[in-house]
Amino acid sequence: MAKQEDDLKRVISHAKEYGYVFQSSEIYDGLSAVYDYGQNGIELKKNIREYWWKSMVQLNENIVGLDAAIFMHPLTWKASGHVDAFNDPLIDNKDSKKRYRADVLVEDYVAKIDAKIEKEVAKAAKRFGDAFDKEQFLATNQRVVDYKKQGDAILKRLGRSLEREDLTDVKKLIEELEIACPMSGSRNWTDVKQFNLMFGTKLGASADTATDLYLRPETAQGIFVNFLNVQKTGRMKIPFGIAQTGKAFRNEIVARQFIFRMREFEQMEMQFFIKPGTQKEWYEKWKETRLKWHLSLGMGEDNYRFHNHEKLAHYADAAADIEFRFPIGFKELEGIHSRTDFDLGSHETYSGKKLQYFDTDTRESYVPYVIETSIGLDRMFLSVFGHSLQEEQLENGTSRTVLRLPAVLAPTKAAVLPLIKRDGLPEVAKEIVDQLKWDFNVAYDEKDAVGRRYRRQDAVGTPFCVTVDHQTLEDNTVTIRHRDSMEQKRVNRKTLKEIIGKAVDMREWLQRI
RNA sequence: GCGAAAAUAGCUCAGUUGGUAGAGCGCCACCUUGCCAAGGUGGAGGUCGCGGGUUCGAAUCCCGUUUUUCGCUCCA
Repeated sequence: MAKQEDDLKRVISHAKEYGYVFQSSEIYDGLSAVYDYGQNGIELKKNIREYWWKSMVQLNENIVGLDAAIFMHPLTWKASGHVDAFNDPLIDNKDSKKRYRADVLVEDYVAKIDAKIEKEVAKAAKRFGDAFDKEQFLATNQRVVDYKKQGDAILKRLGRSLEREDLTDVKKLIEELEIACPMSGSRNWTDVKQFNLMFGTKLGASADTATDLYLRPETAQGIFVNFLNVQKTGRMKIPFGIAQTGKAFRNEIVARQFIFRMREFEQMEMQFFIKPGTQKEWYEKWKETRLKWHLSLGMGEDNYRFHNHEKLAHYADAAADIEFRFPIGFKELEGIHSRTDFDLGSHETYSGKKLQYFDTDTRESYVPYVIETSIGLDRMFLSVFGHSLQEEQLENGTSRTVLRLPAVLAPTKAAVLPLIKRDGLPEVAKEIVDQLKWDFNVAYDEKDAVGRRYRRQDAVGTPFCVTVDHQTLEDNTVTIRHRDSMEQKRVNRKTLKEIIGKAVDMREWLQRI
């Protein structure tokens, strides 16, 4: 555990020191769980996004892109279930310091009453043997009928109070039922507080005419509400997908662990529309496809695993996460969900518009089913960055810090270094920079001993160092040094574009698996 | 949100019982060297997270607050 803490700390400070991630508004003491990407971070993040976009949109003729607005009509979140599901009434026990969902506490209490009923039923069944009629027993046994009444009354009152957002009554209910903390047995409760996980804001400049809005808590709904627009204008035939990257916002109760869980984060997701009944096969297909995408980066098969959800969200009939071994342990990186027709169906209900697809083969209209793949870009960033940061022991007894980013994702592809900063070497090096910069992000550095410059580039993750020496002046050759092996080869400077290009080309990487 | 720990230079940290802030690395300039970091000289950079209090005097003691990490909780 202590090691994990240290690992994450090392990642955080390296990310800061080398211009990858800064805390937001740091000069004002920062803002909790909000981070900014620095000059190198933006490049890495952009490269990850492009790597994803290329594999999803550009390489699949039946998947197209979309960029929906962050603001959406308020009914969207009613239809998606977020207004209900993202509102949790929470209560703390003052003695045990445990936090519970108030409605769950009450529901558990009712479950205990149900258990009592079951016990009575079992007892009676034993007593009456074959002659036992369960239905009749439930309807006539006074004790059981009372239990049932009691349970129903409690749930009804809970439902009504939640509906009216009468949290005082929820607390009163808990007190009246003498519900104790399952951990400590204490009945010393705080008031019930409502936590809304969505950020609210206003549309309209004047306060009295403004509309209440939410910042989107997920990007998916932007795709669902545009389903017909894209399908019609793009003449899309099922199965087809719509992909999108963009910011989403959640007012997490606990947002921590660096950029793993932020209040403002970026999702990369794709909704794949299919014929009802085929969801099982497409779900498996996308699980496999997405895992392959991750593996193509070469960060080790052992560092990934699937986690199948036992408890499913309200919209899903199957769900799995791709988990990655982060510095803080195995954690969710991407989710693949079979969302059924929940979203489109719900939007049909709330909007009153038909969101259906006419199948020309069967001459039938239906609401398509959906398979979703949804990956957190910031988490992906953390997985790549954290995994790449390594401390390496060298043969000569020293160590070096090296950021082994997959070359295809590295912010800077090559650094061009004059061996010394005179004898015309800097001029030649700058010439090479001017040639390469049209194709790649390249850096130039002439300060300090060349060995130290190599190490600096190792630490920011630059895969290649090109060194201009005296021999370059004679025969136009330079040395090219590989970050991971530290090996150098002498090559003609004209071949640099080809060598670097091959190493960082998305085609090469995406075709690996 | 509750509990615990932490916060001193860009980074890693020291700072004795309260007496006006230090090191190493990094950064900048110049010199030196010239293929795997740490030669020399000079320099910039900190109101010790912030705000109160105690005191003649607070980085140091007390209270509050912010941020971070961990545990609980939650996670579409």
